[in-house]
Amino acid sequence: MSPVKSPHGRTGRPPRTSRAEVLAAARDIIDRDGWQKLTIRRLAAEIGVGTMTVYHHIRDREDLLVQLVNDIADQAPRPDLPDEPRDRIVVAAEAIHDGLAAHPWATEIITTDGFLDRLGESALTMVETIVAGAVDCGCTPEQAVDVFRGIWYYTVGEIVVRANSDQLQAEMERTADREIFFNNLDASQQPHLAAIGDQWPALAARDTYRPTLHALVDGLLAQATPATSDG
Amino acid sequence: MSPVKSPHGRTGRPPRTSRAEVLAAARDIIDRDGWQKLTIRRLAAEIGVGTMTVYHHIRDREDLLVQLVNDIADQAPRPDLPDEPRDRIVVAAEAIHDGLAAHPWATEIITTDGFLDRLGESALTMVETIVAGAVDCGCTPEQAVDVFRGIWYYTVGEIVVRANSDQLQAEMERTADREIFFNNLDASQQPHLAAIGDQWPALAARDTYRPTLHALVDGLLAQATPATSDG
DNA sequence: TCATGTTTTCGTACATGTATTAAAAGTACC
DNA sequence: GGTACTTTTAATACATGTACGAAAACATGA
Repeated sequence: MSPVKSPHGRTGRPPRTSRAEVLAAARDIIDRDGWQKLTIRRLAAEIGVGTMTVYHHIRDREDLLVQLVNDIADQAPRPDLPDEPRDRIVVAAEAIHDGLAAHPWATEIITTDGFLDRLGESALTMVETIVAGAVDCGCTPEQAVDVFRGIWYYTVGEIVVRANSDQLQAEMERTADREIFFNNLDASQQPHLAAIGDQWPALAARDTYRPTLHALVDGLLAQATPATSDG
Repeated sequence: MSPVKSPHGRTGRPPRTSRAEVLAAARDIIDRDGWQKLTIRRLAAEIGVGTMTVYHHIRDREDLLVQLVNDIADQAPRPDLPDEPRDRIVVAAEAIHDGLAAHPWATEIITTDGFLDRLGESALTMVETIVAGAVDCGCTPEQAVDVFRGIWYYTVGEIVVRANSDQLQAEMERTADREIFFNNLDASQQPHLAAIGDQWPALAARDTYRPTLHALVDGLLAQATPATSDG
């Protein structure tokens, strides 16, 4: 016998704060002081509620970040898709990459969570685009999933590594901790690395996501459709 | 005027514990109860010293994990390298991958740190092998670095994503939280994903590191050396 | 022996994420 | 208005990483 059925609206105590307000405040803090400064206590203080109140709107800190990412994904512009299926794959992958890379704190989510399970609409559309493009290139559904997974792994790795490299580099510039890189390597053991030497940081700082993505996609498609040449 | 020069041995208070002992105890805890249970306090208690004593041997928790990884890398078997430079690249990449993938807690290091800066001897040898292989395939040093970076990003991403997927899957099996995957997708919006549907987890669970690595390497080498055919 | 310098150890304190739990603040029905 | 129920709020407690700084333990030179 449910004594209260909330026949018209809702019952119980009305909320003082909303999920949207929590997300907005979180984004404010991140925009203002960086995502390292986003703590639950500070977030609650910003809104003017008790710390644990925030936990009524989010499962935990990581859930908050997931919701923020999905928010951003939903607001990100959908790219224009070219005609060639291969190019559609590339464009969709770049869209995912750029959307994530623009927000360094996204790293924490990608790495802490399954993430794919919690993707929102917009992000799912990009996944669909990649899988569809692979199928249009002659892949079986299984192969198409593999194509996506390869792209996903590469993209995640690029963002994770580069996010941390950037952070490390910023710290080094602050603490004058430079010149430790590859200084202890032995020219007889690692001749090529020794030859590159000091140039490594400069080379590694270049953004090579796109060309490598092209290489990966071409390699995957060539592998999946070894003898397909219609026309 | 250095009044104490430690002419024969060492000076100062003799250590009760050593770095090696700390690392060994840490590995014990990880092997026994999993890496999630490795806390500094517990580690110190295990050895029988105060918590902060541990910090005299490690810079911070993450530094401890880096040292553990390098330990493992140093003990990992060096793979036999084939004659073909392309195959040497693949074998070296697989060695790095397998070495890291065998220890899920390695994820935390890869993602939290610059990591490449702190590689030990053995790991550096694998980097050298990849760069050398790329050069032997006709790449310029710059291109060789790009080849390595592409492989590194892909490898890191694969390990990061899979480590967390495994963890998630284990939790789902425990909490019977199944069947949430891709259930909320719209067949008209994402036809291919909808067609795959329930099969996605099974497809995503397959280990496809190697074939995708081959595709990536082939794609990268083809891109770097478009018209190289000596002989 | 004693002062001095050096290295190691560890007690204390603080910020943080989060579980527990009970109080507060509403709504609906009588 | 009063009572029962639902939802929100927040105080409290605990585990963790780690900064700070003082104390301990030793070697050497006077």
